[in-house]
Amino acid sequence: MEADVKKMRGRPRIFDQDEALGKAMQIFWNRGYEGASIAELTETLGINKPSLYSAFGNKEELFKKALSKYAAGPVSFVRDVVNEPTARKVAESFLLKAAEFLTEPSHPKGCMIVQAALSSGESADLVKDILINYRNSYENLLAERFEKARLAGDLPENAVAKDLAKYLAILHQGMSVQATSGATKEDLVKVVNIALNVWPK
Amino acid sequence: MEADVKKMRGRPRIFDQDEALGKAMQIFWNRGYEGASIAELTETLGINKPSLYSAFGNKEELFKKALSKYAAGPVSFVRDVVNEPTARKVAESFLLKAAEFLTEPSHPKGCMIVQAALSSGESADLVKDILINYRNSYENLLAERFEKARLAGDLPENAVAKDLAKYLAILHQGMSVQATSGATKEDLVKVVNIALNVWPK
DNA sequence: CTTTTTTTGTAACAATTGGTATATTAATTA
DNA sequence: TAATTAATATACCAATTGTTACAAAAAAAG
Repeated sequence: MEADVKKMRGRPRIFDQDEALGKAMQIFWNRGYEGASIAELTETLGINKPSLYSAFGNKEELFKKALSKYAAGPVSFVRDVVNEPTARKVAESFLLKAAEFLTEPSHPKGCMIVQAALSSGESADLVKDILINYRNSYENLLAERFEKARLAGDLPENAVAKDLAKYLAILHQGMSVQATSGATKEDLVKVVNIALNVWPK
Repeated sequence: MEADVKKMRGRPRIFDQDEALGKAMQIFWNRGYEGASIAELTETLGINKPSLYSAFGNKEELFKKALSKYAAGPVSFVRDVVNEPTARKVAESFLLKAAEFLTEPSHPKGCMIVQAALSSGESADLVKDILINYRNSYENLLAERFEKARLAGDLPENAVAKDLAKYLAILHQGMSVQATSGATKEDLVKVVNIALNVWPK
């Protein structure tokens, strides 16, 4: 009963909203929040400013929507990784997938959540906090998984899940910086193998 | 023969140039290159624009000078660290001093060289490259030290100095992100202890 | 058709961006 | 004291920032 073909009144939108959001995501991804100008956004999306504002609200709203799309799409692997059977496999999978993702040639290098507003003017303070929350929630996801592993005897009794999670988060964030600076997947994988030596096999 | 007290002609500068540069450094440190506006700079330095421009050139020149001051001052510990007697001690000292420095309450959190222009508009492309070069040179410093250690039998023969150096660089850069996001020195030291487990004692 | 509704294109908005021209002030030199 | 030199303060510059008014255009509904 084709619910999504329901006819809309008024002049039809000339662009695909989700496709445009994808392009906006890419711009924020390699320019950051402040580094991406409305001018560059409208040019790349192929629409003009009023269309952008009526479709997405304002710059901050657009960023939040692009961020949601990013979290649901490109980096959804983080949520899968905790389903690996052992803590060791979780760590291994997380770091290897990160190394691959952060250097993927088909999209901007590095992680949008890590870099889109690290240091910026105060007009980006709110966005900065949003990104910090995202990073913390991913880190907590890992910490909870490791605590479960510890209680199940899959990690040494004296292991601290929270610290192990932060170790992985730090590696991920550092790799993101490296990827943006030209490091290749191979470069990062070598480091991942070193980093995993701290982990009980 | 007081060479530096030589009298200058013309109206004397009302502000201390080096002190002003220190304040500029702090602003770039937590705002980044693009995030720091000329208005904020002149206000904080307590001088007006023509004075700033005549003393430091332009924004980019001012940033470069602030960056030099940063490299010579706050992060000079990196250059000392390679003088530790063993590779293990180099790694240990580097990571512990980084954890402390990145969270020092007396100055901005995180590392200016890591974060001042990670993702930004194209007007910051040149600065971005300069920072990448700085990061690479620090990493190379460590790599050369570790290669020396390997040849001296202080590291396993099959160790790859370059990879070990990148491991430390990644940890440092990740810790910088964490410090900016609220991690404490204690948080980071715990991770450092985990990270050092990969290292032969 | 005409009306209604919504998007489009153009053109503007005030505020801020980095950067300067100009004139005044304050010191040294002659 | 007069001339020279350099830093100051004020005010401005064009360009860009994010955002919006307004009118024309394109669809559906009556």
